[in-house]
Amino acid sequence: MSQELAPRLDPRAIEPERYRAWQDGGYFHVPASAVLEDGRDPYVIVIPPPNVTAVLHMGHGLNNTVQDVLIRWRRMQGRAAVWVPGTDHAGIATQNVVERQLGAEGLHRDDLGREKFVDRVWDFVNETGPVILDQLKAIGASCDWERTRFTLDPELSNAVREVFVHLYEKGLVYRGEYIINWCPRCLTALSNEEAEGQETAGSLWHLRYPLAQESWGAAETAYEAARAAAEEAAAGTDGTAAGHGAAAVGVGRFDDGRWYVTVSTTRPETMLGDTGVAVHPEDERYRALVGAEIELPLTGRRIPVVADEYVDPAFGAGMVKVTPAHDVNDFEIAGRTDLEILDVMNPDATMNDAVPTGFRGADRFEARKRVLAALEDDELLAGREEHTHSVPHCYRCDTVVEPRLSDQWFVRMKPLAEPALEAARDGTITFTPPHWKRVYEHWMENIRDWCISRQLWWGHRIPVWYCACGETIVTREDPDACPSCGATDLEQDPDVLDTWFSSQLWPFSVFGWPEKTDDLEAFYPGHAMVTAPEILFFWVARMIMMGYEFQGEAPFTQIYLHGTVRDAQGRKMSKSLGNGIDPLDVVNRFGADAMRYTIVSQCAVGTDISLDHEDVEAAFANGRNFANKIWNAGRFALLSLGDDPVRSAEDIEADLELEDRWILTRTAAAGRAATAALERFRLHEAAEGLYHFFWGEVCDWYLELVKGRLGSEVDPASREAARATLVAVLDRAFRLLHPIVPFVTSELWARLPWPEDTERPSDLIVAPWPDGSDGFEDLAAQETMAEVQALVSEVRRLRKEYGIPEGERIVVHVTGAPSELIAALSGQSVALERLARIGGVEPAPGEGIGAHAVLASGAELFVPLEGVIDIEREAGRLRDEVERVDKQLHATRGRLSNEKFTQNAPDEVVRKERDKAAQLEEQGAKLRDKLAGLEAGGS
RNA sequence: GGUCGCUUAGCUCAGCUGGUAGAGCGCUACGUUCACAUCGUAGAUGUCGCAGGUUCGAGUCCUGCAGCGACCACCA
Repeated sequence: MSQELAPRLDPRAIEPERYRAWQDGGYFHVPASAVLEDGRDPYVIVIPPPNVTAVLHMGHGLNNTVQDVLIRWRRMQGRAAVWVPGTDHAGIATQNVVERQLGAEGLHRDDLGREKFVDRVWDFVNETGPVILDQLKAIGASCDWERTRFTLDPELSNAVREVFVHLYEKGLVYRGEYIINWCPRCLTALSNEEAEGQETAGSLWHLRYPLAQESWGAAETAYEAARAAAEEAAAGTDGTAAGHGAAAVGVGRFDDGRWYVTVSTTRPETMLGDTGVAVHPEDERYRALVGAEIELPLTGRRIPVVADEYVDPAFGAGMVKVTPAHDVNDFEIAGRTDLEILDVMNPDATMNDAVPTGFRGADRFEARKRVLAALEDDELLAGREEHTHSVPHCYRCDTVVEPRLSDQWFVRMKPLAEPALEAARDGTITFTPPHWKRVYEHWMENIRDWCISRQLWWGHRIPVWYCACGETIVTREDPDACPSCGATDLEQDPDVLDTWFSSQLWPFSVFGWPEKTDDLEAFYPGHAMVTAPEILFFWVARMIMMGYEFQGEAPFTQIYLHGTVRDAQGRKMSKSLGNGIDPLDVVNRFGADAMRYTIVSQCAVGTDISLDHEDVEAAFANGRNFANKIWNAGRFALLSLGDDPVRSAEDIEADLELEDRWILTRTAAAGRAATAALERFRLHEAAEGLYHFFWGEVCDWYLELVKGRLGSEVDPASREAARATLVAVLDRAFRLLHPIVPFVTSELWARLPWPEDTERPSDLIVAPWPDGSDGFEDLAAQETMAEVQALVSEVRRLRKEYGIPEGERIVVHVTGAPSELIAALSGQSVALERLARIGGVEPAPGEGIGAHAVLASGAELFVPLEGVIDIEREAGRLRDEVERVDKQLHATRGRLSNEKFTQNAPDEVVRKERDKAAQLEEQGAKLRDKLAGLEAGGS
């Protein structure tokens, strides 16, 4: 069978077949009975459900590889490991995609109407929805596919309904008028999290608002007070006042004697909706102005000056125009000071009938131009300055969000946040990396109510009905008639819920809640939550709150936040930048194992993954090479082992030789290290540790040492010990590597010969995890082996250094070595010959011309060179070398002793020259030593 | 504005509780010893951002500075 193995790993030839075998073998699925009846310890991860419309990208590759490593590892530990897959209906995102499709056909969603539009989205989703899940299979994701869920499945929609009604009945869901983030393109409200601030270079305009004539007296008083304050500040008696602001004079007088105040804004068009101007109540400058009347330009409306603590006296002139319908803070000021609320913009952000005729119908940016032009004509524009500030944009379509007064549904978050906050504080929930805990706490402590209604058609319809009689009906079952007046023509709220309202229920809705299911009992709560920090607030925090509210405990206890996938320039991979890498392309070219290893080996806690999209081959070379190395080591071992059964390593312990005892010891250590690393989510540490164990110890040393013992001409005891050890080591190594590189390890493991009296697990995927805790340990063998390795390395180095021909076998004299080492060396003649062409080891001092080296233990090596190399030639070469170095040294010293050089040349150059001199000196000394060694015994 | 993080070999980055600097890729030389050239052997390369401090000892702890980045926030 071993002949079938190709000399090069061809992932395409093994991976799909392997995956099918696992799936057909039912290894991914765990029934609830495994926990409830067989008493197995569950381990549960729910996938961060990708959007149904999504196509697999590297971010998914990272996220799901990490989850799969954890799940496979826990499964091997014997846990009832369940990884629940599924997709998210992704309200805005999906609706946008379908609307774009319609747009291409020249249609708008209104042309279809709600029902037909939703049908159309369903068609689209049913067609393309499962694509990303199939793609996950290609990277080896061992999800429990029988449990695949979609957030719009009937059961999950049922959970949404239950939660909404429950929270409503508890008073935690309410309807209210508030300033929300409105996307004029998507025509829907957004949550605060969905409105992303982007630093934008804009302008800050200073506007003059004329005061009504009866307020001119107050204006003059305020003017005097402000002037006085400004002078005092300018005097700067305490040195701080001048810079402290509050020095500006926000009151002034036109040439014709009328008075005005100065306000500033980044959105001048909103002035049409101003209903007041606010000053700080303790601002001495403007105290007289409170209660004054302003004649709002362009509108002819009169608006009052009010006092509110929100105003920062140090910013600008210390006066704020108040637009309650279009700014959160202004809305709140209005609430406190009883200002009128005047909505001047329509949903699509065009000016409405509340504004003067010249501005109606204009979109907000056009309105801005017109307002500015009009103000300028009236000499009301006091100035403009560059102003960079954060402007909220729609996270889906990147349109500038408009704050807008609106009637929406909200969730009162504070009460829900309390247990979720406590869980982080008391350590019930842990964060990796730990600093996210504080970020989480800070957000939870300052949590604000959550706007959950969306003016979309795709999503969970809000379960609220309105009756003409004024009754609002919120029920679990669709109502037939109004409970208060009996009317049957009820109207359901047209809005749907924020996508995250359903995904926050994911950890228990996937198990059938609100039904009391066995799955729920067996698999809730889960364990690890693996995701990106970006959705900590969107999703993770809310899942925790919902977990406490509806299940009484957190949905998971470990939050692992991995980094972001970036390109070689450190930019986030994204479709728009075109710097992405297609995971499936990587799988096709190099294999899933290569991709997984490359990702995991970079997956250090708290760091991003960087992959060069311009040189994909180089980016994944490490993983590809390693997978191939595993393949070839296995291929060689299988070829050498033959098909005969082996004995178990324990069974044959008395016959084990030094390298056997050493590699078994190292294998147990590798198991312990990998286990410790995985327990702490240190995936990169686990990967690199196993890489060096396998490549650097198993391949580079053990296989080389043991080669000579596998042939038929070898003493059977030694051969069987070697075979047993090799099988034991590879068995454990494949197990340890399996979570990271599942395909190549399984393929090889399945072909390993096996001890006849030992039961063989049905598949590597469920082979018990060798954590090394009860492993073989022989520290003396480890120590002796380290010396053997050091000796071989020294001899190899000396061979290179003296140019000893490849074919020349050399004799090595060892003195001052521990007796174990001498004994070991004498038993290693075949291996030493192979490893360093050592023809023999003499436990005696050497004589004559030769090369010396000292090992860590203090043992001294002597390699005779007489008759091995041409001494005279080597000496001649050395003399030339010495001469060359001396010449350079002389020149360097010359420069350094030249004062003109040392004084005039840049310090750095002089320093480099000094370093060079020191280096040359050292080099010369070494060469002379070596030369002396050669000349000592000879000529 | 607040909070947090980063600055280590040519590149991308590890380095957890302080003890003589690491990996991968790249680079140099040699190598067709029958698992692997997606390989082997040997090798070069770092005042660990700057300046102080604590310590017997600091890349690792503390302070300040500089540069970069992230997140949060209502400064009009």
